[in-house]
Amino acid sequence: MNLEKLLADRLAQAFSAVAGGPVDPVVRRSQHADYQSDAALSLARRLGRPPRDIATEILGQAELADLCSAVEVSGPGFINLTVADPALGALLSPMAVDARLGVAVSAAPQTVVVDYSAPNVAKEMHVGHLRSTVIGDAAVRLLEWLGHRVIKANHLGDWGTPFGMLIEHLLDLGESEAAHELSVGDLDSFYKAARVKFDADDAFKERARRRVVALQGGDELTLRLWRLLVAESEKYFLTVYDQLGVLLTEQDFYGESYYNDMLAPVTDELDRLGLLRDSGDAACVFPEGFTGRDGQPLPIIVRKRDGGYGYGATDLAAIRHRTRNLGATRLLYVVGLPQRQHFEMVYAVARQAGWLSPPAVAEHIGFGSILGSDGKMLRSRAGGSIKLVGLLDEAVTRAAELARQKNPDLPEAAIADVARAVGIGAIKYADLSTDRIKDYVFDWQRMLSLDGNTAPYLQYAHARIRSIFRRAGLGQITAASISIAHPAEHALALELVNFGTVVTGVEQTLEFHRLAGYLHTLAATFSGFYEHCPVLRAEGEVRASRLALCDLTARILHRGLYLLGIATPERM
RNA sequence: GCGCCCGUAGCUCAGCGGAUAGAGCAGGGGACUUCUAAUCCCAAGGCCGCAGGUUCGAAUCCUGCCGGGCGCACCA
Repeated sequence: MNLEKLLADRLAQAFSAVAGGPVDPVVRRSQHADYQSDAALSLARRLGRPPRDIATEILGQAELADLCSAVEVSGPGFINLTVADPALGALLSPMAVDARLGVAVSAAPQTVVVDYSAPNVAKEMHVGHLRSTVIGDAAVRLLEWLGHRVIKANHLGDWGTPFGMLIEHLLDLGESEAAHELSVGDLDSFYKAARVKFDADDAFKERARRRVVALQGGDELTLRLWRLLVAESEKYFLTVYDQLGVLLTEQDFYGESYYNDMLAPVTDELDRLGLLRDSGDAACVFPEGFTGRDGQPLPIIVRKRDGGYGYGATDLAAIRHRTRNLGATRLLYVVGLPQRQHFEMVYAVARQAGWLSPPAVAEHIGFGSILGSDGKMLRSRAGGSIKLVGLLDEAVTRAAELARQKNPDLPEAAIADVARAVGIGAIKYADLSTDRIKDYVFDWQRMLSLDGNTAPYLQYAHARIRSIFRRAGLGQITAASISIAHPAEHALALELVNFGTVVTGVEQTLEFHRLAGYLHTLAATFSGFYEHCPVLRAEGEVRASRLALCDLTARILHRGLYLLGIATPERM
């Protein structure tokens, strides 16, 4: 049971009695006390009474004695609440022995499809894929932990016109040579070589065109070569996912080709519904409210003039499949902000077609760009895109140097693990700790800093706690009687009881920076506690209680970072 | 032209209608015979892009500007 709701419920009763109707007591954390309620101010006009009077009456009626050690009316009519230490102890003690840390699984579990990562076959993964993969992974982890049925959908770019040239290039190289090149992860040069030939050589271009036709026509040889390309690329992507430490597996590849068989039925259905219109040579749907450069209605191109299907058709087929066949009620698209309009249009059409109707909803989980220190899109010195694996390798290398430098006692054998956790964690945390809608500046120094809102700072707080338990020769706490006395314990306790509220908030908004911010505040508050409250040198019940506080803090840090996809080393 | 997103401390970012706008970094001053100082504490730093409006109350909501980024028909 979370404290904020407990306080709100008690106040709500008093408010509704005083106001003669339901009132949201607007309870929130306060600088002037532990919590404050602001509802008396907004009620003043409605009741025609001074807000302080209302607040005073509320305090007279509300049953808060068991929860609060002090309540007062303050300023123009704020109600300030100081939470009683015994109440904190009573909330925390069961939490400390609960495997779920007091966070219940959802009472209304949904089937959620998370569409994310989506690299292109035979192309290198670059920084552009980082945010989608990291944010999508966090969404999957958090929603799964809350008991939802989560379907990971890696919408691989595995179909379309580029495959004509890629397959022809594969043939030129010879299958075994091509497979070798792809398997060592040299996708960039493979793709670029194909591209160069395509642009420079008309004969090659013509072969590529014919190959596309063969591919779409289901030619066996062509399909076999296409599968080879896809399989080698998938193998490579999986190594990147492994290095990144995300949950995506070979079972989560639902590339564009997966929907091929559904495109004709989807098109027919759109036609039957009267939504499909001929526009020149293409078959289009025009959702209302979208206009283009020329002021004319903007289409989703379902079937192109060459008879092939547009990507809009694939996106529509995917929605129909996900709601109709998979029974999904929440469709998440973790895709960059530039594609916002496209997805809004797709959703609009899907709603018109009846494939996306309540309770099912689709949400575009958009995100900004990663910028370099110059404030422009992050690029390599040569101006090209930066290989994701290169970035990850550098993170681990930098973290290893840091670990050696900062903790000379750390055995060399442990450094690799720590470097991986810290390096990869730093990159992910930098991504998840700021509002995802905004661009952010990629900065090694900052993300690997041991101070501030960074992964290493949180990991350090966790490692410190684990160190206490190592030193004490203790494992996990199995029984806890937490009693709060010291102000630093009080401050820590207030953060600890808040975990569930934060997690269920992020369940709705998928604003992971709020979870990150919470974890940072928790770690910082723990540091204060650590400075002021000896644990192992305390005695008896105080020692046991503080150990339980430490254990609970460590487990929330561990769980919270896990939900963000970040590892927590035992020592660092 | 239409649409979307962003403008908060020197820098990087929080702040989801409420009290004196908060962190971290950088710069200044302190704290290691003590559970990891990879830490902590103190001081300093702000016409919240600008102008109106709504409200008892606006960084937050609305409108209009200014500045930056992005999208707008057969690539995804």
